[in-house]
Amino acid sequence: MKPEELFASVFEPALFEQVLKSGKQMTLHEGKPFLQLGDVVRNIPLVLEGKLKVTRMDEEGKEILLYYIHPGESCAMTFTCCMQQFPSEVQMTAEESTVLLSVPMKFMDEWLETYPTWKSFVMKSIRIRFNELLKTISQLAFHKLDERLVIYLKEKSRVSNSSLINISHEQIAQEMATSRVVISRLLKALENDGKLLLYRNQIKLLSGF
DNA sequence: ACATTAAGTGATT
DNA sequence: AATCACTTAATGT
Repeated sequence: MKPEELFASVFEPALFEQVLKSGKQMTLHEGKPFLQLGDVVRNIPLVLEGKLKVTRMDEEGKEILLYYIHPGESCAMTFTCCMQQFPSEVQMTAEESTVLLSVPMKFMDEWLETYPTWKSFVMKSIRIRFNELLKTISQLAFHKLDERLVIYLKEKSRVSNSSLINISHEQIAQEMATSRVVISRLLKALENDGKLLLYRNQIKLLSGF
């Protein structure tokens, strides 16, 4: 998508111009990192197309999904940590082919003071992420894995606007920070319940879902 | 036909 | 719920 469609209405004209001037448009192909673990944050991404996956490592070096950054969004984590030049504890990679504007973070302070719309953009993305975080925590605290899987599948089907989900058990397991075997078993149980149908790399949600 | 990757399953902790 | 070890099924070359 063009930057105009996504940002022209949220940024004031002067800021929008600045964003275009200082942001470097780039395309990341699937699996390419934007920010690696330990990198000092120097740029913030404004996603135009595709999506960025934000993950962190747990103690044993396993990757755990934090959230996605969709077109029109930026990264709350980088806002909060980049101002103090700390090495990143998170990692961002392109989930699919992704187009973004990379804005040097040196403009952050200046824009925060100069442009009210920038400030509210930043605050809004932090607020949204924070709320999502609270939701996730309550999920972890109150729902069992099988319930979480159902929620996960509903969400996947909602965003893709289709009852057919293209994903492997392995991928699901990684995103939910569990093992493939467990996911396979839970899915099998759901299939036996007549809730869905399983294929290789594909899951078809049935009406009862 | 063979290799590789995804998915299914029993047994164990 | 996780891990291991193994099987079976689907897909790529």
